[in-house]
Amino acid sequence: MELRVSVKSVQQQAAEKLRAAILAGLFKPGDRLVEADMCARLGVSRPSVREALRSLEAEGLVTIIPNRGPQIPVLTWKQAEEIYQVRALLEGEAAALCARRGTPTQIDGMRTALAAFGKAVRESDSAMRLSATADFYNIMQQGAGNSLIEDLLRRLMARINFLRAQSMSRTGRAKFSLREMRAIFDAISKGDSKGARKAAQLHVKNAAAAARFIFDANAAMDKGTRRAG
Amino acid sequence: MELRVSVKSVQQQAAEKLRAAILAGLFKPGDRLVEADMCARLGVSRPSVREALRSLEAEGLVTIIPNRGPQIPVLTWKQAEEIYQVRALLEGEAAALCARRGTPTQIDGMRTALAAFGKAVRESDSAMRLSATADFYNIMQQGAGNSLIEDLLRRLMARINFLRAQSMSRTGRAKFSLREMRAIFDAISKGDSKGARKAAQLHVKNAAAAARFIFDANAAMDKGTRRAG
DNA sequence: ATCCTGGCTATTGTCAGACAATCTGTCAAT
DNA sequence: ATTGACAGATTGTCTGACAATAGCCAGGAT
Repeated sequence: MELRVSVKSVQQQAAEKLRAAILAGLFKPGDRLVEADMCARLGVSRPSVREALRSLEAEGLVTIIPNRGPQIPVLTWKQAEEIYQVRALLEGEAAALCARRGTPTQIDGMRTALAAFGKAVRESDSAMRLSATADFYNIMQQGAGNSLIEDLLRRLMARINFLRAQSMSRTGRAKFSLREMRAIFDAISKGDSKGARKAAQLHVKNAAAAARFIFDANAAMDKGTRRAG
Repeated sequence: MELRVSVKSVQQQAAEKLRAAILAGLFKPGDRLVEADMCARLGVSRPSVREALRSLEAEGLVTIIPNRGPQIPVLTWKQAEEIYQVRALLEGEAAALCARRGTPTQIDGMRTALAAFGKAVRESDSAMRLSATADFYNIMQQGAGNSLIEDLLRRLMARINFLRAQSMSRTGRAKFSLREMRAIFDAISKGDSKGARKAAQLHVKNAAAAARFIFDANAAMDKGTRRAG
């Protein structure tokens, strides 16, 4: 039983809330985060907000422009591509390591998560899809036994979150995704680290392609609204 | 010609100074960074220092323990090993990319840096050795054309800086290092991306082994002094 | 003698308030 | 159309203050 009370500082809580808000899409790329607003919304003082923002800045979740303040970064496609490239590298490594060192319990857990994902796809349950994906990858990364990779991936994912959310909801992508994840799982369960790396990298590559599609669509739309507005 | 004037905020300068101080070894792992001290040394107010420390915390250069304050993290070997593992992955990728996309100018630059490194080794000029190594890798990473990899590597290197500095000064390591870097260069100059990746990964693997040696030596010494003190 | 208890001190966590510096947009003037 | 000046908004930074907490040390109990 977990008895530890979480002794979280205000700054820490503020950072968490902001992070969650950004990931939830409450702020869109380009939006400014006015400090005074954040103080009011979070109910904390400006120093606390500023410290929280510095943390998020170092994570790449917000950009602080001198004398202009913090805002949600607007990624160029080049930046997003670089993130997908590194993500492929890291996830490939994680899959390979997991194939080599994953315990039976972990493999079982991934199997369960994969089944849940399949069910979610069939039933078009997007919330469950998200949680099953998260489970699958969390277990895989744990199986890899390298917490740094886990940490880096989490941060990179956060930065392309807005693209991911949209591409996943693209019709059909989920089904392909299921097939790709199954390929990763099969390789891992067979202890085939090379195959697992390949499968994971392919999965990310396809995700990147889907993201590219979304990115271009967004860019076209922005252009339209800019002309209209 | 660079005409931009750098309009650096106090916070930013404080972070840079602290970062430089840590990398220079002014603070050792385990040392506490008392805020008031930092204020006095940097000549800035506490809020600025705290913001700077938050940035460094997110970079992994300092650990902030609640109600205890910031201190230089003490790495376990497992953590250091994970960093070397990821570093091998990223540097391998950078080398492979550079082999594929590096321009003749960049290859030339690497050749020059390598020559300088060789000269530094022969003359036991450690300052020149450092700058030549930095040049070599900077050009290679630029040639890879993925600034995210560059950024991640810089941060990871910072975290194991204290190990690197010591292992490089280990007798003989520099010579091996030269041979390994030459192998990387040869593969890149031939456009052999696979070979470049392999060579780069081997180089990191050897660096990790040297670091391991230093780590154990330090651990043994710490134990000794603890018993003595 | 060892362990627990309580209090002291150093340090951090947080806030409020203040003011200068800087950016943005608007409007008049050339 | 470009320039210049002005007002409002926002950030950057500091000061001073106080509560909360951790670590240390002395003193008492078993």
